[in-house]
Formats: sequence, structure tokens, C-alpha cells
Amino acid sequence: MKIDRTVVRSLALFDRMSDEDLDRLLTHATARRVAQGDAVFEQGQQAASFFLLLHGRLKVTQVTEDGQQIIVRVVHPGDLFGFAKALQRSDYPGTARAATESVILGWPTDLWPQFVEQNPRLAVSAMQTIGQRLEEAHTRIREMSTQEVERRVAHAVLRLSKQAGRKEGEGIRIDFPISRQDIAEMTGTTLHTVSRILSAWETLGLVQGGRQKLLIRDIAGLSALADGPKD
Amino acid sequence: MKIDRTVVRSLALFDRMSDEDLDRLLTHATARRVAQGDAVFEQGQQAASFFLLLHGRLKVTQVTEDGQQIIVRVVHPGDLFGFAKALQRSDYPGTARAATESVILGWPTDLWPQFVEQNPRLAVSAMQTIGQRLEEAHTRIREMSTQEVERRVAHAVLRLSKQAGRKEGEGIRIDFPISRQDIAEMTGTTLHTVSRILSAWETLGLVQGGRQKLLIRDIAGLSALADGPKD
DNA sequence: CGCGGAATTGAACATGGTCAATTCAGGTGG
DNA sequence: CCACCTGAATTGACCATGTTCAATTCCGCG
Repeated sequence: MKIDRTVVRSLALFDRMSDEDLDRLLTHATARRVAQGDAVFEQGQQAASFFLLLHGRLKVTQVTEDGQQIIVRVVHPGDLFGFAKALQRSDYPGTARAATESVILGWPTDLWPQFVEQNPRLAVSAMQTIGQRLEEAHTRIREMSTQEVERRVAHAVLRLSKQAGRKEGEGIRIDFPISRQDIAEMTGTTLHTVSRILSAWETLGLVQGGRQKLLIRDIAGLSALADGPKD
Repeated sequence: MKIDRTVVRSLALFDRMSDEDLDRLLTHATARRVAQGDAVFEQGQQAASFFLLLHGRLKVTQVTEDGQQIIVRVVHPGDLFGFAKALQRSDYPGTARAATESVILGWPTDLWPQFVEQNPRLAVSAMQTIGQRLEEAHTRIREMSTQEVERRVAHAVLRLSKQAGRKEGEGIRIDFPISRQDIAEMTGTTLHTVSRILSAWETLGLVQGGRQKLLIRDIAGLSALADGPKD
């Protein structure tokens, strides 16, 4: 299948790649539509491909041996994911599931080293991407270590609004279905606590909830909660 | 200063690099001795160099705006650190301090892109390194989200024993000075709690404490604590 | 209209944090 | 060599945050 280069041209990742190189890359790519709730790959599967999200939204989760689940990250359009092989592991460390109808591009992992060697700039890009993820992870660790739950939830919500916010009348709408449970798994708490917190915020007019929905009405107010103890 | 290539030849990072390339690399390197307690670089400083730890042990910490500190990771001999520039940031995200007398090799960050382009394999290596760190970070997040403090501490101690353990008579000695505070900062708890836990373990004969010292006497017992709820 | 997953909410409880008071180890200087 | 001083560690009492358990209610979809 031939994919038109204009579809991906705008992505930061391919910023400085020549049209020729880009075309060559795309010859080996396969586009795929993923229905809401379907998994692109599952934790533990052999990593046969790596992917790029073109449209939609994915949740990457990990399950512990004892069945507890956490959300590792949310994949946004333009993000690479399913890197496994590049990081010298043969299986996927997590499960990527479509939170909403999505479109992805996939390449066989075998091609990765080749791409990287042919195009060092891509390697640098990829490394920066991973570097950012590492920083995010450290931020999360720092927050979990030092902040109380309400602040962490505030941060998480603000982050979502930046990465997946769509302006909507009286506020910012999180642009994909997200449950309290999801937020709980992102912040390391329980859905009960998240529910209580969001209810409280709703009372204060900071957000407006709904079933798998979230509308932020007062960014400033939330930011205040997020970055400082009140005194 | 000329550094002999045999010093670094054994490191995994330079595994498949030719002697010539390695020598070229080392021409630009500067060796430096760091006294216990001294910082190699501080959080927020402009990232002028990246480093390789040859000998000793470093603790990388981050401080939050409100003064709370966490330990991001411990650097062991053979590890690259102070990558900042490679990850497209201009300042160091943390502080690297010698936990014990150490020897490091440093290169100007400007040389990084050049090295990578000349030697794609190094890029791949570096990426794998970062990938591993990312996984470690996720593991930590998973543990902090789902496990109670005692289990987390058990994991942390076991990890230390793997990475910095030296056999010693009746057990495994953690080979550098580490305080309860340090362990607390690695596991996201307080030194009080860590102290209580270690005291309890000492009573059970699992470990043997001391001022900035730790000796593990029963790996199996600790592992049991680490990976399963008792029932 | 009824079913099921999502959300809300209350009450009891527990883990682990906070505060505070000592003790201890070890390096420094008299 | 000992007395001192500092930072590390220990330990107890109290308390708060957030979890657990449980009971409903709500919403959207078939």
C-alpha cells in the first residue's frame, strides 16, 4: 500500500527528512484503522512492528503479575510508539489500546536499525523523543513521591488539557473518552478518590464531569491547586 | 591528556568499537577525580559536558521547587550520565554527587552529535541505555502506584544488592555509603518509615544495618517480601 | 425499557506520615 | 586520648490522607 507523504510531512519527527527518504520510509509502512477498544499490541507479545499514531488516541497500559493495572502514557497523534526493539527488547512492555477510533502506521521492527543507520537524524529525533518520555516519567515519580493526591490529579488533568484539549465554549474539553479509573491509574490512586476530588472540583466550578468526559472550566484555578500548597 | 583505551575497552558501551574510533573518542575526553560529596554538575547548570563513570558511585538527585529531594538514580561504573544535550535540553535536569570517591571521563557536549553521526552504533547503544532507564522509571512508577512501602523498599534494596553488591562473609554488602534518607528518596517515603522497616528486618535477621551501611543477609527472605503478598 | 459499566457517596479502617524526643557513631580539635 | 559536635538513626505517640468495602444511582446503549 502506498501512503502519501503529505499525510506525515507535517510531523516534527520528519521535519528535516528529504522527500525521497520519506517516500522510501513510507514504502515499507502499513496503514491500519483501529476501532475503539481494540489493542494495537498486547503486553508480552513479540514486537514485530513499531508504529506511528496518525489520528485518534491510544492508552498504553501495563499489568502487574497480581493484576493491577497502570496507565503508562497516552499516545497522541504524531507520536511514535511500540519502540520495543529499538530499546533492545523483543516483546512489548505494555498494551496499546485505542481510546477512540484511531489510525496508525506500522513498520516491521527489522527495518529499524536500517532506518537509523541510513538516517542518523531520525535516530537523534527518536532519542529525543525517548528522552522526553524519560523526563515525563521522572516528573511523575517526583510527583508521586512528594505530592498529595489532589495535586497529582490536578497536574494530570492539566497535562491532558494541554495534550488533548479542544476549546469548547465555556472551557477545554478532553478530546477522548477518559474514565475516573483511567485518571486513577495515571496518578497512582483509586477511582474512588479521583471521583471524590472531581466532585469537589465540580462544586467549586473548576471542572465539569460526565461519563468518560471531562471539561475544564478554570485552568487558572486548577493550576493554583497544582503548583502550590495554599499558604 | 591521553587516556589509555584499555581503561574503557571492557565497557559494554564500547564493545564493538574499533580501536581507532575509540582512540579518537578518547582524545577529546578529560579524566577527573571527584571527592566524596562533591558534585559533578548541579541541577539547572548549563550542560557543557557529558560523562562516563569509571570508578566509584554517584547519586543523581532532583529537587522540587518546594525543596523536596528525590534520588533519580544511582550511577554505577560504566554508565553514561549527564546526557542532557542529547535529549535536547541545555541544562542538567538533576545534580550528580559522588557518594564515594569517584573517577569520571568527560566530553564536551558539542561533540555528541558528531560522535553519533560518525558512529551510529554508539547512537544505538546510547538509545538502548536510555531505553533501559525508561523501563526502570516505569517499574518504579508501577511499584509506587501499586505496592505498599515495605515491598518497595525490599525491591530497592534487592536492586542495590545486584548493582552494587559485594560479597562479604555472611552476606552482601552495599558497596557505597547509603543512608536511610537515601533509601527513602528512592522509594518515595520518609526516612522514619525506612528506619522502622530496616529495624524490623534486622530483628528478623534479613539485613544488618549501620551508619550509611547495609548488609543483606537473606536474599531469599527479602525476595519473598518483595514479590508476593504473604498469603 | 432494562442492562451494565461508570460514577457517586458514606463509613470504617489502616498505612504511613508528622512531630518530637533521644540515642548513637564517628570525625575533629583541644 | 578524650570530649565534643554534627549528622544519622531509632522509636514512640498521634493523626491524616487515602483506601477499602459497600450500597446506590446514573447514564447511554441495545
